[in-house]
Amino acid sequence: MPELAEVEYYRRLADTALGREITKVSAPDPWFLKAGLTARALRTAVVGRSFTATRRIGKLLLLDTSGDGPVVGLRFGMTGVLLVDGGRGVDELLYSSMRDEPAWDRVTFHFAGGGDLRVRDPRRLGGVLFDPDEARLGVDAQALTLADLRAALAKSRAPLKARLMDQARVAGVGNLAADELLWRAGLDPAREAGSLDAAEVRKLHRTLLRTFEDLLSGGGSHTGRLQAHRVPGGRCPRDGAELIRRTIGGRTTWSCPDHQR
DNA sequence: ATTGTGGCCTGCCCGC
DNA sequence: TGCGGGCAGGCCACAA
Repeated sequence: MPELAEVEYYRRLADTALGREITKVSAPDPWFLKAGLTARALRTAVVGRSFTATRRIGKLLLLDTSGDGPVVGLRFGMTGVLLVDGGRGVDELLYSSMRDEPAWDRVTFHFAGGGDLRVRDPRRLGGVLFDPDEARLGVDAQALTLADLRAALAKSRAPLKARLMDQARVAGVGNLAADELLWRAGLDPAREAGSLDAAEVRKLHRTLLRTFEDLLSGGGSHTGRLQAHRVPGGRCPRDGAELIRRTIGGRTTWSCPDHQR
């Protein structure tokens, strides 16, 4: 599913759509337009403008528009794909279909000259929003400092994994990345977030930055070393112990009972 | 405020 | 071969 790495690929792809005049907008699915946005309002606000910059905070892709136009926020849920001029932002997306099915195009910005930028989302868990409240999101995981992480975990009695996935604290950590980085850091996802000592927080911080670097350079969230083993009967690639499956923070969680403490 | 739970969405996979 | 049930998880509403 699109986590930080995939949305970063989408952002880079969206860069190729900058500076092109938007001539038409197709938004056939009202459900996909969030926070009261309508197809009419979307059209009125962006037709005649162009995208001027792409930004990303966690899993939220932000497209600035020219003049005094709105910031267009794109969310991809777990199955959303970005396409520009028919080309995809990613080649593989776990849990989503890669079928070429135009009926799944939930919003399309058509450009002068014939190209377009579209969000294709079979499951409709993503969405489009105007001027999203960027302050609601925590620091992007890729830019997270040790002090940020310390502050995000301090005094919390919530499970470590749930805290890491709280987008208001740290933006961009999804379920797969959370399992991967806690496995690498040797930390039990169910630990109380506030129970980590200083050395553990430092290690988690180093591991977090390194993990996102690896997932990004490796080609996406599905390229983690734990990924292939997150299945019934799967064994820890580090020590061979049978992985355990739990629900933590409402999410399916795989971890090693031996080295994750 | 913090933490936990349930529901939304629907393609896909499994077992019968 | 078709069918039905369960599953996946990002996000949000809501409860305690």
